[in-house]
Amino acid sequence: MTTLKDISRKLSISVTTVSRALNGYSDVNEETRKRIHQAAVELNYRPNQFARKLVTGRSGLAAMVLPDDFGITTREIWFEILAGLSVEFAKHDIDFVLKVSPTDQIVNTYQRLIERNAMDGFVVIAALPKDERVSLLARNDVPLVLHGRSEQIVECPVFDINNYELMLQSMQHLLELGHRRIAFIGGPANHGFMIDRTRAYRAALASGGLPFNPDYIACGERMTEELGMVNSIRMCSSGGEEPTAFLCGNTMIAKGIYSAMQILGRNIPEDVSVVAHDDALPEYRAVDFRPALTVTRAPLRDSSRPLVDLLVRRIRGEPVESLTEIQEAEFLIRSSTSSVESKT
Amino acid sequence: MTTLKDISRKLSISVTTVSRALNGYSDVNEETRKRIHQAAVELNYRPNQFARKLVTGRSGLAAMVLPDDFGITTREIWFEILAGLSVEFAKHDIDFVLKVSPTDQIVNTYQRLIERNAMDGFVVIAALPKDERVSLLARNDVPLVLHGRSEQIVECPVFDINNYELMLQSMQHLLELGHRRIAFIGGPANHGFMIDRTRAYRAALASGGLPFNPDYIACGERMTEELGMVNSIRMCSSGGEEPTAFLCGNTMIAKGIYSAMQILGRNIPEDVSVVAHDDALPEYRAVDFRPALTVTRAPLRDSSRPLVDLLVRRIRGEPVESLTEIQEAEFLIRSSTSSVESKT
DNA sequence: CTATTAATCCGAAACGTTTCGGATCGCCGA
DNA sequence: TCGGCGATCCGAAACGTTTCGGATTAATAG
Repeated sequence: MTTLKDISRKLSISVTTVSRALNGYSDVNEETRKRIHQAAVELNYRPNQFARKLVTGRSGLAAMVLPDDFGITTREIWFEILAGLSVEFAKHDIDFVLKVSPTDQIVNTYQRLIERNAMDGFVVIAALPKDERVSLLARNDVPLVLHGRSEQIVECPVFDINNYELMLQSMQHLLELGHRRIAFIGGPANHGFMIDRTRAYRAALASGGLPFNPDYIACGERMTEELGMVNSIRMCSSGGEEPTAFLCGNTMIAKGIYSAMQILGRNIPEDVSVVAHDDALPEYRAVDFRPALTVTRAPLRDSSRPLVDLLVRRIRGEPVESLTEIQEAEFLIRSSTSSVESKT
Repeated sequence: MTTLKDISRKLSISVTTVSRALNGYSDVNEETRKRIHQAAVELNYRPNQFARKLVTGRSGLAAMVLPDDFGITTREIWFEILAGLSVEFAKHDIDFVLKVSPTDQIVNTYQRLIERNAMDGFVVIAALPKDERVSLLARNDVPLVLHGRSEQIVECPVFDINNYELMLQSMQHLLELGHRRIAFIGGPANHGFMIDRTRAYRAALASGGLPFNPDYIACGERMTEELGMVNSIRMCSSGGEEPTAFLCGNTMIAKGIYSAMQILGRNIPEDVSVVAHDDALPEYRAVDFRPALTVTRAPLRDSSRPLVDLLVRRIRGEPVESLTEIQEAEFLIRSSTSSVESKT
């Protein structure tokens, strides 16, 4: 392994100058800088991350810790997130370490990682309004970036999609089509995104002059096909007034509803309309649904870059106030929604 | 952050002795060792990984790099592997870093990682008989552990399940039930495990006095439901003699066959028997198939521990010859196989 | 009584980098 | 002539750990 000293020796230049040249300091002559760079590539020099860490305090490592029961979502989704983060961190020369921990040990795992002081930063997904992980990290002053806004007062960079707005859009679409009984099958009630969406749901109902019917809303810890299936069947067999439209927290739920409607012998969109939010997972392509699914679309893959960028900037010391990014979803009307009058 | 020096100061003992006490050397008095340990927990001491790495050359980091197109399998499976590895490495105080790389850049990614010299070792999944990744790592003398035997002559620890044996078992079962036309829908032909299984398949046929019919074997890059569906339908509609039994490389393929048979109006096991190999993914529980699926079972989760153990021992310098582990699969006869005479 | 040995302990160097606090030199303006 | 300044460079210390090569003491053997 070649070190600074090797370059220094070869060029008869001090280690200090070599270091400063390679790190782009201004107090080294352009001429010598060139020679140093050249020697560096010739000798195939790579800085030793650990020596560097020892003195700078930076490790070139960022981590994410996730529960071994996969929390709110599925393996595919986690993998999608992980893969995205890994490639984005790589662009910043940061290695991405993955920690899987028993769900009830998550906070301990964070605690140990913090004490060891080996990570430059963390990314935290699906923050709760009061999130112990976040407060622990913030308290210890270790950089983190949050996916999903959180209402607690904590200073950290945040990336999120505009959940309120996208829900409003879907609702407006359905209301314009004349729907009056709109059900919402979402995710875990205590999560930030679900709170935002529920708020928008109720606001839209109110603005349409419609009552809020608690029977029309279903939450669930895991946003799976099963959740969509079970709840849509329940809502459609309650004997009372059945919903004419379903709003889904994601496309998996929508898939469940499609199956349920088939079982019940209802047609989409003639009998019921379906709208979903689409994270754009390759496994559940909304455009391949039959009929093609109307969605608000915000690819999960697209969140990796802002997430990583924000964290890196935080690590570099940029003020937190400037580190918030909210992404708008795309609204794509396809064939799963139709006007309520067109009912046969 | 508390350091060795802090403990040293507090106890008026040299840094050397503190270090040696904590690392379990024999030349420190049992009495002082106790005092040191106690002080260490009192001060909440955690060794600085980077300082350690600087002098020992160990980093406490292990990595896996995987292709961004997921190679032979699906996200769920990758995630299952990743999660397992992460928790097992954690037990050895090793952080697990995940690298996702464009498929055509995999070797470059390894090259960079090797040059940077920041990883203690790598785990390599699904080795090919001649695997560039493996030879690159081996050539540079960086520890790795292989999942899946490889025929190239390379000295590295290997973990695998006994693919030859499990295939033999399945075949024997079907032969005993009187099946004579047995199809095999497997995975990518060039992979080690597939080579072993094909070898066993042919050996079993031969031992049963049956000819090898190339129409009865199907390979595919990705072992998905689709692969099972498409190929079983093809085999059952070729007009000629149709197979009376299917052997599947995994349970997803079996699922595809179940769907196909339903479409074709065949019953399992009356019309066709199905046996699969079961990696025991929570999403595809063989026992929940209708009818319950007969399998050779070897949970993927169970491979993490041996994999990590082997790598750690390799890193510690144990001789490679001792570092091979072959796991036998369990054979579970359920309801998807029946004697060929029972055909209606 | 002396030489040997075992049991404990420790000083100092080393790992590869960054950074603080100058040092050197030539040139300019007063 | 001299002080000062800008442009370049560098020595040495520091980061926290491990480890080499002894040093010290007391017990044991001869």
